[in-house]
Amino acid sequence: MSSAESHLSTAGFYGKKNKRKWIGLEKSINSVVKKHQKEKIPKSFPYRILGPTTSWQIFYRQQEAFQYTKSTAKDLHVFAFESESFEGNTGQRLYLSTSYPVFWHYYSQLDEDKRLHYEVIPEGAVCKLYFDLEYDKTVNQDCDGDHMVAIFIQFVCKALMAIFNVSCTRKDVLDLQASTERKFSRHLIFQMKNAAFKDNIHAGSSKINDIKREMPDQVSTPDTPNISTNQGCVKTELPTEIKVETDPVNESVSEEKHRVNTGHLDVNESVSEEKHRVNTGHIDVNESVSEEKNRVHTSHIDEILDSFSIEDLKKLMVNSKNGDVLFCDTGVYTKNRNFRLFLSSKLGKKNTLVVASENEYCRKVDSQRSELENIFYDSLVSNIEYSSRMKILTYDDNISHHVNGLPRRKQDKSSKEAECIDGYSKSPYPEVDEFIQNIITQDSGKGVIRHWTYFHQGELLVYEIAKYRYCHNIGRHHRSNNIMLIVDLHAGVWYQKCHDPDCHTQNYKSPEWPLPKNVLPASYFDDDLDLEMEDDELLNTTAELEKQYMEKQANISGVSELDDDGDDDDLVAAVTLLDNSIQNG
DNA sequence: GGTTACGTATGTTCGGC
DNA sequence: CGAACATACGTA
Repeated sequence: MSSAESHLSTAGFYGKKNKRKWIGLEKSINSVVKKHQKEKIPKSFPYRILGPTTSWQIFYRQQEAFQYTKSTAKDLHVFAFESESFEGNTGQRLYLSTSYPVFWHYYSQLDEDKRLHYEVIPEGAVCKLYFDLEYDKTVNQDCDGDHMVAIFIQFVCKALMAIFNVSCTRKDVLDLQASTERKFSRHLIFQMKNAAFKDNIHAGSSKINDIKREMPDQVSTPDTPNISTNQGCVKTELPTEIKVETDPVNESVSEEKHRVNTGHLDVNESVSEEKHRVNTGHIDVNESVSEEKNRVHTSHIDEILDSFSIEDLKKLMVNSKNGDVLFCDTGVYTKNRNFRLFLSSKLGKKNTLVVASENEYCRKVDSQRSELENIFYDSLVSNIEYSSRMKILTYDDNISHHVNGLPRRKQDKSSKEAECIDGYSKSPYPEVDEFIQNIITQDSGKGVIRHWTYFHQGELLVYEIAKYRYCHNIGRHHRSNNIMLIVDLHAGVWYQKCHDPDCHTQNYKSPEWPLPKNVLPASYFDDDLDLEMEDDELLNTTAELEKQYMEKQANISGVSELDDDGDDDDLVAAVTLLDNSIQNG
């Protein structure tokens, strides 16, 4: 700018009349520049082809954030934060979609008082077991919080073992604290290596909580008005049973490795059970024969209770405005729950959530990352690392969970949507669409893609095909049953299955054929790709996804048109958004 | 231009008795 | 008249 000025003065260019105006403008610009120079400018996240998505999108509505997150089909997650500069200091929440590493990159550079962030635990997403333990110190001066936490963890660990056969000790529990003078506050995040809960509703309203609901009954005075509220109300009616969904492939993992072709697609008989359950809208464990062996009756819970002294259990009760309650907050298991992040505080407060001094959890060190970053990843309730032996824990009590009179089925449907996206025209991978389209139009075929479903978790694309029914099982076209083509983006292969009853009963899956490299997204090219899953683990997960797909199908077929209409709108919006983002590069 | 989800309280409809 | 569903509002 100075060199330009030396050639031509501002007055010369604009005329003398405007000189004053120009100088004023220059001054105000300079002051703005100075102001911004004062503020920290964060280092930007280095983009790498194989690295995480660098995308960082802020939304005013949670729904939009999820729409974007799902439609991009990448490693994105939704966070919420309280915006200071919005509508005064009301703590208006905004929603952010980005990947974990990118989030941490910027979040960790923020000043402490700017960290007002929450993890949004997505409805229907597999998650860790987590607890919010809190009480008002001023009315519970006799309580020894640390001791209570110790008892509580012991109790939960015993329950996990008794009910789910999951081994867990205090060393597996990330223990965070945000206590103040007034309030005792802890977050526990269980780092179970081979188990996770189906979703946060199961994690909370179910198992451990039900046991906890038992406790007040036994240890507190008869007048406990607080429990007469929601689903926990019928305390004498214990859940009839608790089930553990063990991955069907699990038991024969070593075998599976050696026969990829057949093993990959196995969908065992429990699928049809599942189907039925979903269709009828009852999550009725009694119908599920295949899980009989996993049944655990409530007598086990009693055993656990018996192994604890009433004295210890009593210590977990605290005074509150609702009377005597357990110091474990049962209100944190709602859908899309915002759960305060590690190192964040609430707007207007200064109690950041940090590792408690009593914490005994210690992750194996990942030297690539800082210690804090490692803790951050572990603290994320929905950050599940899949492993081959992963058990998905579920629990159904016999008390229906209907919200606003919505039927159970509706809830289930939306929870399925959280794990995948689907649509009718273009999938997130147009090149793959085109490839599939070519297959079903070769030899003057007239096939069309009737529908697609994408499973984020396993990078699996399922295409429903119409007007082209060639089945490799029978070596000709089916007369009346349609086929589906499945693309495994992770493995870079495709194969065929179909809806014919015969093929279906034998779980027929065609051989796999490699996808041409040019139809895969760029990030799949490199062999050095940072695989999160070993081959057998992927196998496992893919089978699980196919199972989910069958469930979803069953679900859709049993759902009224009205339900579908509403979802179509969402899908159209999602696809449109996606198309736009593709066009914009 | 802009939150979300849920409990409580209150209002409305409907069917049985 | 009560059960089931609908609407409004306050709270976190």
